[in-house]
Amino acid sequence: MTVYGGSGDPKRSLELLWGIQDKPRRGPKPRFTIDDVARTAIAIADADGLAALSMRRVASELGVTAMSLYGYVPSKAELIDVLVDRVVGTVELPEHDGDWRARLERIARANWELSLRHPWLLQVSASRPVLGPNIVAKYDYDLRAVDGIGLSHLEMDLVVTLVADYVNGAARNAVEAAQAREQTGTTDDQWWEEFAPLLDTVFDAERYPTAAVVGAEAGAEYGAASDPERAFEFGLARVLDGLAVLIESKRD
Amino acid sequence: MTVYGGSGDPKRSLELLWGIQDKPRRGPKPRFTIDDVARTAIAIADADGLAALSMRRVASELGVTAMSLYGYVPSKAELIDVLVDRVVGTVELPEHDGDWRARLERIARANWELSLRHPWLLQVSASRPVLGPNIVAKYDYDLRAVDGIGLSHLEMDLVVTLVADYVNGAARNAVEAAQAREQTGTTDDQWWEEFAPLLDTVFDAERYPTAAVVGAEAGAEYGAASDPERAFEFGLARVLDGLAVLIESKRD
DNA sequence: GAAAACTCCATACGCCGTAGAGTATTGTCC
DNA sequence: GGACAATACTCTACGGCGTATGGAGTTTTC
Repeated sequence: MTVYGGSGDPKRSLELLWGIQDKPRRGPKPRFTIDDVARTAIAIADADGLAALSMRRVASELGVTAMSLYGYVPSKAELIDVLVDRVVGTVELPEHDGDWRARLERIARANWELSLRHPWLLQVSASRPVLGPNIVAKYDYDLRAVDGIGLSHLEMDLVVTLVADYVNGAARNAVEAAQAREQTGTTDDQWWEEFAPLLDTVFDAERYPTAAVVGAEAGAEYGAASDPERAFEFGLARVLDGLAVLIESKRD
Repeated sequence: MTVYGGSGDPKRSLELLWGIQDKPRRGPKPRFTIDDVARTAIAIADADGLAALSMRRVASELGVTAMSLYGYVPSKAELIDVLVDRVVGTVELPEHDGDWRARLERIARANWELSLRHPWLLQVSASRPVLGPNIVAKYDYDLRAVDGIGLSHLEMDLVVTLVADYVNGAARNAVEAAQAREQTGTTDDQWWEEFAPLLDTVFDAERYPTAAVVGAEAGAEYGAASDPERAFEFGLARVLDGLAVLIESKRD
């Protein structure tokens, strides 16, 4: 239930992310690498959510006290910055082929799956973009998907942003639905069955006839209050249709 | 930096949200109403962020101890459920006029502004939809914007979801940019000036030529790393274009 | 008036991020 | 090889968090 946002000192984060090291070191050898710390932290967040990701927890899984982590990372915020870049780095970036639409669709699906694989990702709010190596690589890759099809550089940026924004918005619903299923241990059907009569006692179908009929029909069709994956498929097709309007108008 | 998600016991939340009261009460009169508590909590979250919203803080602003809040609300999670419904209730729902596109555009802009007015809203993850009276009213209102234009009930739901999802995704960026400005006290220009040389030392423009040129051009044009409002305008137009393709195909 | 129901408070527990000081280990220089 | 400085890690502690528990005081019902 409790969740975090990243964004520590950007300068320090940058150094961490790009692995800038200072001088030969004099004291005892560090017991781990930053990678070890990051890997452990990601495993915790994946398994038990961002709320479970505490310095003490990471440290204890590494067999060490909480304070010793502060030799690797200036604070928890920078650690989270590192985590984000690391998981973004797990997205495969195969050579582009197909037309722009196929490319953007593949990117959208990859983003979608990334968010589902790391449900905590969308809960990290990066107040300023943390430009880690993997995020930069992905930005470049995404841009190249729409290069050379008549868009200005600015439009390329806007297009890539649009796709990413939509996927993030849609993925939130999927992530939350999945988490609800896990946390409460009830399936969508069970929850709906338990909840519906309660809602009936309170919801005035005559006052909101449209919501009543659409909600009921959607609920029956989805077998739940919503079907995030179906919504994603529908929305993605519309977004790409909308981009097609723009891109085809440039073709002339 | 620390942030919360809502979703307590749905049954209890529902009762709270719809103001179901039990029996005449026997003991001393409560000092406040749930509205008082909610209003105070919203003020705190608006002013200082969701991280600053603690039971102790709300209580102390009401001149009371933290534990006394638990007479009004079973836990913090349910309180947040209430807050969400309350702020959704501040969105104006004027009689629909214009065509579907004008209606959806107005809805999108209203959602956008709601998120900017209450920057914590997008950080609350509603694991299951919390169907408060205001959320239901808005769902009905949004659906009516696309009623009678040839869409099936399911499609109406999907369309409304698409618009909401996109706006949420885009608004996140705007909210985070605004928060970064506040928290760090630096303008976008200042931050960019300070950050750019650092990034140059690390970023290999030859390896990522597309990102380099597009990023530079966009940065110059925006006067910042991004321009969330411009991105929103661009994306919204595309989304509506995409919906037009669908809707016009139904007209026949 | 007695008893029940209720509001609110005081205390406490186990978490959290992290500041500060101390200890042990390692590399560098004479 | 020995002294010294830098480093990795530990221990302790502080002020925060959500909230369980139990008790004090107030109001309504019988």
